Amino acid sequence: MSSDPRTTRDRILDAALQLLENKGEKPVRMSDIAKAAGLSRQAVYLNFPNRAELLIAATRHLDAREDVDARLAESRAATTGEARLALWVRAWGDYIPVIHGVSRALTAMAATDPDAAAAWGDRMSAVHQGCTAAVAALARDGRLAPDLTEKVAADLLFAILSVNTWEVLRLERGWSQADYLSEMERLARARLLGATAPGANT
Amino acid sequence: MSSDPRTTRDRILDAALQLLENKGEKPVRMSDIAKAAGLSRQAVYLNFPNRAELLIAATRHLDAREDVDARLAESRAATTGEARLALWVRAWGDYIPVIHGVSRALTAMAATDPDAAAAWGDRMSAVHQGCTAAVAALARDGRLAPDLTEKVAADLLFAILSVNTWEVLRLERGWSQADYLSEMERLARARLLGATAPGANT
DNA sequence: ATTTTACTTTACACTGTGTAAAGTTGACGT
DNA sequence: ACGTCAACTTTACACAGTGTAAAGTAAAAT
Repeated sequence: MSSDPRTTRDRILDAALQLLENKGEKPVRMSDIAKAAGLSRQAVYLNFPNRAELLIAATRHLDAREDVDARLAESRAATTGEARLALWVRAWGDYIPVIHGVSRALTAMAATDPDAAAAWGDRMSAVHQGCTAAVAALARDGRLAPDLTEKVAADLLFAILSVNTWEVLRLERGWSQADYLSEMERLARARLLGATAPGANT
Repeated sequence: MSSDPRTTRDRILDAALQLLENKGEKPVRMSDIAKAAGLSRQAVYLNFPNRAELLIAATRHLDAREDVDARLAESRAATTGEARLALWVRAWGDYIPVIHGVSRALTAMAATDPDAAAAWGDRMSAVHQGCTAAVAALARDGRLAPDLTEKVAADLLFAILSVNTWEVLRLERGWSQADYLSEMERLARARLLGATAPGANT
């Protein structure tokens, strides 16, 4: 009992994440989380004011555990815009399966709970920034398709890389993660990259 | 009162659709629908066994009212694969705003109700068939990108044309419908079309 | 005139969230 | 050893929303 070094709060969050990740087709209830954490339902409410805040905390907990910042920052190391785009697509694309469970719960919650909506909005805003940065790197190299503004290109990349697109291709259409990644990269390149001009790069 | 030629069932469905369409951020309850239809909540349950069936019926009602089949069949008139792709993207892309409200309610319901999930799955299956047909027309013209199978191309097109992508670009990112349509067409063309070969078309 | 149809009204069971309050238990300080 | 404090448990209940049940009503159909 006392051999578990985690705080009660962390045990609750870990339990919640495990339930959300584990093929959980059925909605995860507060009592399910409590049971999985080996606590009474009330004990969960002693640690989190409500379900929305628990899910939000779970997302942050997961982000910390998986070091999302480090993962997403990887693409910044790229020297060319093209390489940066590829790394960005793969970094985020490989993180989607990790957050998929909590993402579903949080977006479902967002329909009724403004806090949940705001929390998910923050997440997505960070991803959009990553898209904007990748597009900016392309533009800096003069490799952005000439018929695209950076704004439109970033929005398109963001839409392509939505969790929903991952769900559709990976879960409904049965694609492998490897296929998903390479096809997303090809799709992004096909639309975002301009033709390689002979005398480009000023 | 008796001046309304619609059946009670239709009045309920119309009321439900209006509530779902009307910027309804808040979830639409059975009692809301009853009130909007000018009926008691019980009367709604006399016409539909449960909320899921009502939403499913509302979707079909809307499809009939808007003649979705005719809209989506329009693209079949195209002579070239390229034209067919363009018409298909626009036909479905212009239908998304129409079904958006009911779509949100139905997909939210799908998380807990298998019938709702199946009904939405049917819808999407029809859309996927449209994508498959458009891709097949491209392939017939020898215009499909050589690094794509018809299956992968159809899945990609289907993913691009998801309701979620429309929501992201149109509602979150603030795109106009015209921008959405033209950019989706450009995106699809950029990835799906092969280079125009001089001596193509056998 | 009575039956049927299409309702209304009232009431209640059920699920899941969230609140409230009293009771238990072990660790910790004095 | 004693009290107290924190971290729980247990029990109970309010509330919303769905769905069920049953009795009542009023107009239309037969």
